[in-house]
Amino acid sequence: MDGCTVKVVDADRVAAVHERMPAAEDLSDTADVFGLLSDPNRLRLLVALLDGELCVCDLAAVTGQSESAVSHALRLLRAHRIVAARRSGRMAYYRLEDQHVRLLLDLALAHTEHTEALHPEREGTT
Amino acid sequence: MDGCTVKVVDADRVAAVHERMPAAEDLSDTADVFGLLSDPNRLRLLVALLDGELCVCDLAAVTGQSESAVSHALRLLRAHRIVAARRSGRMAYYRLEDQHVRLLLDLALAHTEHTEALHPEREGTT
DNA sequence: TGCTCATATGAATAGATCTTCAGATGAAAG
DNA sequence: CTTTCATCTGAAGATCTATTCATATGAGCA
Repeated sequence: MDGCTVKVVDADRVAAVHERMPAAEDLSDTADVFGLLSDPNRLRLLVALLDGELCVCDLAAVTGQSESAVSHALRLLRAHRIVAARRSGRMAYYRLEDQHVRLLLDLALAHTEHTEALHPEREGTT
Repeated sequence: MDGCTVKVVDADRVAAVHERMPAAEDLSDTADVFGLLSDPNRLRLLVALLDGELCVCDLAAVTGQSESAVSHALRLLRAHRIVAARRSGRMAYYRLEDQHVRLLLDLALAHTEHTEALHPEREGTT
């Protein structure tokens, strides 16, 4: 268990890296955000919201999920303040609220869009 | 299930968003990458590798995990070509190989470092 | 008032994921 | 050749996560 806790190879490097290591809280928080983006269906929802707000119904249509699944996913995203809801009558319009997540999405999607060489799986033409 | 597939509220928006929607494979791929970043311990490993290569032993020391856990995590990251290993004798030195992931890490960490009020806890009470 | 529709929620089931333990591999040292 | 050491691996168990079904809420409509 502590076998390697003692036998450190590059002590200086270890010390330096340890100092630079962000707080556990920050790491946990970051992992959390990534976790919210780690589901294809949630990703679909967020991508759909990149353009502007949409109601639950339309989100379900666009992402091909059941309304219940969408509602559950939105609840999660809402709890983490990544999306926000606007109510109008019995409709709920959701929008992407977290600009940081927007950046992550843009970056990630921009990358995967022209990185087909790494994954010679298939081409997705809509 | 198809209840909402028919009753679309904003048909134009839905059509437009649907066209912009990346291919399922791209989304799956992206979600995959985010998934790899969604674990605090894996995050620790990757952050540790931002500075340069480290052996498994030192990675375990820096991140406070068992060597076995580290090895498992590295195996996963290696399988996704996010890290790469260099062998020297019985030691294995790992480095961060995926520059895209480096970008995501930098962006994410830069954000969380000066965003302290981001602890969403829970919202719903019954 | 009672009905319908959009959304929200809870419970439950199925599937994925992490950590640990025990042992395997393969390089160096004696 | 045998031992030691760093790393790797597989299996098992505990924990999370996602989707579905059934139902609740609450706004608009007749």
